[in-house]
Amino acid sequence: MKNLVTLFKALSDGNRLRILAALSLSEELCACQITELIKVTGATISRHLSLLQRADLVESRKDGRWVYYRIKATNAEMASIIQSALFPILKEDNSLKEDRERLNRITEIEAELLCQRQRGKECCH
Amino acid sequence: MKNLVTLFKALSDGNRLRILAALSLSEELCACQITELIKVTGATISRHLSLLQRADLVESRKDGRWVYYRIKATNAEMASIIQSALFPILKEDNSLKEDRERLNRITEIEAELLCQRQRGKECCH
DNA sequence: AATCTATTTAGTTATTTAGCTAAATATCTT
DNA sequence: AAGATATTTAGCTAAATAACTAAATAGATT
Repeated sequence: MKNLVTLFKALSDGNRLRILAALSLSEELCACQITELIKVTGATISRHLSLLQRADLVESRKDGRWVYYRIKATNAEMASIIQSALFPILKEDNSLKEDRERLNRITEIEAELLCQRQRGKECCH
Repeated sequence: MKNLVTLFKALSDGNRLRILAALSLSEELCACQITELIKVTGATISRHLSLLQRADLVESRKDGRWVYYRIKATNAEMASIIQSALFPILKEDNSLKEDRERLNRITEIEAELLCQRQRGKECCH
C-alpha cells in the first residue's frame, strides 16, 4: 500500500501533472526545457522530477550537462493503468492549453539553444 | 486539472486507502464502523470521509443518527478507472490483511449493537 | 586552470494537512 | 423535556510539502 500512496502523492500536484502532460507529448525533455515551461526555479523542477522518478512514472538519461526525462513504461500495475487513462485526459484538458502551445515553441528551439543562457532568458513567450 | 489533483490528493493517504478498501468489501459501512476499524477519532474519520466524498469516490445516506457510506459508482472518468484498478489491488494487499479480518468481526456485529457505546468500547479485537 | 552552465542538494519559509479535543448539531430514548 | 449517541465543525499542534536562495557537483568551454 505504501507504493500506492507514493504514486498518488506524486500525482497530486498541479505542476507535476503539467510536467507529465508535457512529457506525454514529447519523446523526451531536458530539465531546462521543463523549467522554461513551468516557470519555477530549476531546483524546484529537480525536486518534482525526482519525486516522479521515485514513483516510477518517469525515467532519465544524462547527456553531458543535460538530463533528459521521459515517461517510463512502468511495470507497476497501478502506475501503468493510470498513465494510459491520464495522458489522454490531460491532452484534452483546457487548463493546459497554454502549456501545450508554449511547449511547441520550446521544442521548436533546439534544447541546446534554449539552454545556452547567454542567449537571454525568457526566450519563448 | 483541478479535479484530478483533488482526486489524487484524496487517494494519497494510507488511512483513506484503508477506508476505500473496507468499503469495496462491504455494501456499506456507517461512520462508527469505519472508526472502529481505523482507530482514529470520529472527527478525523469524518474529515477523511468528506474528502473522499468531495473527490467523488464515495457517497453517503443518512439513516437516523447513523450515516452510511458506500463506494460511489462515479461518472468521473479517471475516478472510475482508478476504482476498478484499485480495489482488486487493495483486496490482495498484504498490509491490509489484518484490516480485512477485523472488518469481518466488525460487520458480524450489527451496526446498531456496535454503535451503542454503553455496550463497551473496544468491542472487536 | 579558470570559468561557465545544468542539475542537484541543503537549508529556510509559508502553506497544507492529519491528528487531536471541545463544542455544535441532529437524532433517538426515556 | 432531558439525556444519550453519532456525526460534523472549529480550533489547535506537529509533521509534511512546495516554493525559494545559496551552495555543491558534474560537465563543457575558453
